[in-house]
Amino acid sequence: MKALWDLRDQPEKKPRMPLSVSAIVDAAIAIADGDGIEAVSMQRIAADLGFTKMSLYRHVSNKSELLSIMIDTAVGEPPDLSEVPDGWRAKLEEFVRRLAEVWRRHPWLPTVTVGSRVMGPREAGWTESAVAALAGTGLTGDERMAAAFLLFGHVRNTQSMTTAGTQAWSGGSEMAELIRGRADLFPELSEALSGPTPALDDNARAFGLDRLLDGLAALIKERS
Amino acid sequence: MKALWDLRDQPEKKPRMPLSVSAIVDAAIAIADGDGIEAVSMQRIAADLGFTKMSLYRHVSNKSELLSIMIDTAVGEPPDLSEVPDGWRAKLEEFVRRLAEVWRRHPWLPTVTVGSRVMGPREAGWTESAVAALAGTGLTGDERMAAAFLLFGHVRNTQSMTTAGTQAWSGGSEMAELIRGRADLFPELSEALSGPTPALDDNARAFGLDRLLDGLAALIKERS
DNA sequence: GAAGCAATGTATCCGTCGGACACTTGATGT
DNA sequence: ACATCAAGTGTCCGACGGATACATTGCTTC
Repeated sequence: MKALWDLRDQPEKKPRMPLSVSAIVDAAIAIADGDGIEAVSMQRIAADLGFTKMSLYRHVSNKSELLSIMIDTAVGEPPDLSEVPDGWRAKLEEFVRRLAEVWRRHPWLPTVTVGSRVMGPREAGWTESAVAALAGTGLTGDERMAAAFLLFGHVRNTQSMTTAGTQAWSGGSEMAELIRGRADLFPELSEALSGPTPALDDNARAFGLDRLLDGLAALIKERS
Repeated sequence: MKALWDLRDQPEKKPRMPLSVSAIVDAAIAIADGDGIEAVSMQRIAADLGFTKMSLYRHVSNKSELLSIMIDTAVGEPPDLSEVPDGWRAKLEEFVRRLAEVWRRHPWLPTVTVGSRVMGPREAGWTESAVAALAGTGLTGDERMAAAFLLFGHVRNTQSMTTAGTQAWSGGSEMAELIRGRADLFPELSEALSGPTPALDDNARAFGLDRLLDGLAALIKERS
């Protein structure tokens, strides 16, 4: 029957690449970047690649392993801050800039890199970069680690603000209206919202980072 | 047939309470507290209450609405910080203590209160409390809001550390071993980990808060 | 070149999830 | 006594992650 019309080789010969871990991971990252991490399912990845769902399991053992590889692939190479001049503060500002840039490209990263996990080597490399930027400041190892986590956390928080939008608060948003409508319950909040500045996101990001680095600077000065 | 053996009334007469929104929400919160937010399913809630899954939809329109109510119920009443003496810093420290306590009782709260949502009135009340604590400091409304978000973020970050464990880093953990095993790649990190202090969690929490409040203090002092 | 075999991909099944919809049941007002 | 109607039930659906058994392919070894 198939031979009858000689349709055998032509439609069968889709010259598809053999499946590979990196192809799977790249496809998964593309889906997460475009449609959010919750859109990443084994079926969706397989469909995008032109394979069946279970073929993926020949290359990754389960979805959480795939997610780990996705993370360590998406974070990319850690930044080299040794070339940034002007001391720890400039280095850390550059670190935050780079981290925010990567997380902006992959908005699912900050929400997925919480909790108890075994980090991949690249992710650990980012921590190494931040801790290294604080070498020679007189801070202890613990303090440098804590400062690094503080920076990660700050970027994570401000990122989820811009990505998913705690701009819910800014300007004429629904939240702002609700608050102003109940000014009796939220006197300070509605007064704060009535100010002239509408864009909360970038302000909050810069404000938080400045406060944080100021606090670090105070401690470092105290130590020297 | 049922009448045949007269089994009708006895097993039927479970004197169960009628279903209500608050009963559903309480059951859902109990499940989330005990088995994690991912264990909360409509079927599980219904089973715990002795009803069928679909009966829940008579009281809540869908799961995400239920989640919203769960959040605003679990956060509880916002703290009244007006009785805390000694100015903004003590107030904010108390605020963080209270928030951390609530989030410790409901470990799923910090992970679920991210992203774009319409807050409930109690959740907004917490923000009001923090903003109110900064009244009279000379900060603008925007700055007070940003500071409040900074505090929320800090608690969220440190909470997910203790709950899910970025104690992955501390002491003889798997991460610490991996890092020390590749000291060539992570020189600063492995040096920082070789210090005498094992317990990173509480240290990091207090360290971060102190830095943050120091940074705020510097700005407030500059304004006055 | 033919036979055998291991690797790779496929088809099918399972249990669980959120949710739609039509049904029964018991209380109530007239 | 009867119609109404809200509350709860049973059944179905598609999508999900994952297990298992089967088909296919290409490479090695006589």
